[in-house]
Amino acid sequence: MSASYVTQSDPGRNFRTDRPAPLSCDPLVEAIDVMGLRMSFAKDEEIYGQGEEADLIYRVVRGSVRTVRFMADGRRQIGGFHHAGEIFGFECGPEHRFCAEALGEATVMVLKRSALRGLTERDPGLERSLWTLTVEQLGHAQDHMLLLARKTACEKVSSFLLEIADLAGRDEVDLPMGRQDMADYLGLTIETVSRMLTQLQNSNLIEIAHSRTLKIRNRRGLVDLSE
Amino acid sequence: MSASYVTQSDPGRNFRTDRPAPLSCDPLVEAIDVMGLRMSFAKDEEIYGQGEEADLIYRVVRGSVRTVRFMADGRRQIGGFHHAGEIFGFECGPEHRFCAEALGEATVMVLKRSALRGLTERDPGLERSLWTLTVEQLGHAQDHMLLLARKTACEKVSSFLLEIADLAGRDEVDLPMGRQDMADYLGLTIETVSRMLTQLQNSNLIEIAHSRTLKIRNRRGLVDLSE
DNA sequence: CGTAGACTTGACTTAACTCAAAGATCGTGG
DNA sequence: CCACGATCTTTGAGTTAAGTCAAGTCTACG
Repeated sequence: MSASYVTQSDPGRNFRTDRPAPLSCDPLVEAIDVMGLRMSFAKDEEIYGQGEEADLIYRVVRGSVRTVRFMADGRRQIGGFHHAGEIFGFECGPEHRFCAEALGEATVMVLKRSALRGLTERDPGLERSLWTLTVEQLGHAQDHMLLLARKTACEKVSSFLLEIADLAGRDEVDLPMGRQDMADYLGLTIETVSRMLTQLQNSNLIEIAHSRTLKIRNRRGLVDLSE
Repeated sequence: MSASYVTQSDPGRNFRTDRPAPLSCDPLVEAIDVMGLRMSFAKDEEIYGQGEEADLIYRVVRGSVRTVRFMADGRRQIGGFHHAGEIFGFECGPEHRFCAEALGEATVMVLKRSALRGLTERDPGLERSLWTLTVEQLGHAQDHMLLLARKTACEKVSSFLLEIADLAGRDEVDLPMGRQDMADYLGLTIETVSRMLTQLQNSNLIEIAHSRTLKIRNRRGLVDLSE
């Protein structure tokens, strides 16, 4: 892991994000980018651990991040993925309930929450930003509960591909995660994920170039399958 | 559905809650109780609908409430239950993603969000309360995702019984919901829920008096089963 | 190249679902 | 207060979607 301080005058700052920041006018994003510490992580490296004190807040600059949770016997669950531009790590109370890991090479900005607390008094919009983010996360969690509880394997995989494609903004997608991560996100096994993908390909709904690169050929059909 | 205004001077106000309000010192609870409209609902009556504008905020005074969501083909998912004292209905953005229904006879206090917005400027603790609530809901949603994605039917039912008992604060529980609601909350069918309950009873972990009344006989054992 | 890890495919198993019917329980009106 | 029907719950028998286990195949990288 490598780190370097970034100041407001850093001339390259605005060019390091892979895609336009969705909330770039947001005071929270501003605060993290200006006051934060820049850190890079290797593939699968831990950004923070389950049970650790949650006194930092993060923003993905490059690459993607997963939040993971384990049960005592090793069963694994992925809470979500965070892509370039997104803020994460503010989920809950005093300590993290998930750990966060880099999906591939990833760079994030890190800011102490205590630093935010000072700003909060001057800028009440900052608190509102944090709340809005939490509400968005909650909305996503609610959608995901429906998926986990009531969708079939085929519907889960279809929904997932659409989610990824919508985020990327196009129908040709480079998956930043492997089959195991997809499976643990969708509550399935790698084998089932793999089978559903080939099934979708055989139905001419998608085309898999390499295992990590695929194209949606029939979005309408995928949407129908995802319910 | 019946409604009546409650003013701060309503002498009976503090005696209508079934259990001590967990957040009674909270400014948000204060605001809802003082400024809110009191409404009563019959069993299964809708409190708000899926897709409706979300401009109200609610607090359960008596009884329990479920939030429900349907897929196009009728598959049903329960997002959560809210019991006496709890605040709900603030989940998301402009419109409700779930509908809320009374589990049995239920009374709730209802307050316009616009009324809160005015107070917010005078009392910044109010915004913080809303955020804290959202964070708590998110935490619950994350636990529930793990349950839905990775737990077995037996673990799901055990976890559920413990959740209910912890809320009630004792090991003798009156379930406010039927088997269908439990099933739709846990991502199972009624038959499976019923089978797991009899299985837990046969293992002497619980005792089912009537289908809605049960006692935890071996909490330790239940905890082990819930992972 | 050759090896390690990731992905796919096939054969078989199983946990949970479906369908069906029998018991409980509840509410209602005679 | 009891009888009746409606609804909810339990139980049984059979089915199935997804899981497990075990080869293979592909890919990337040293």
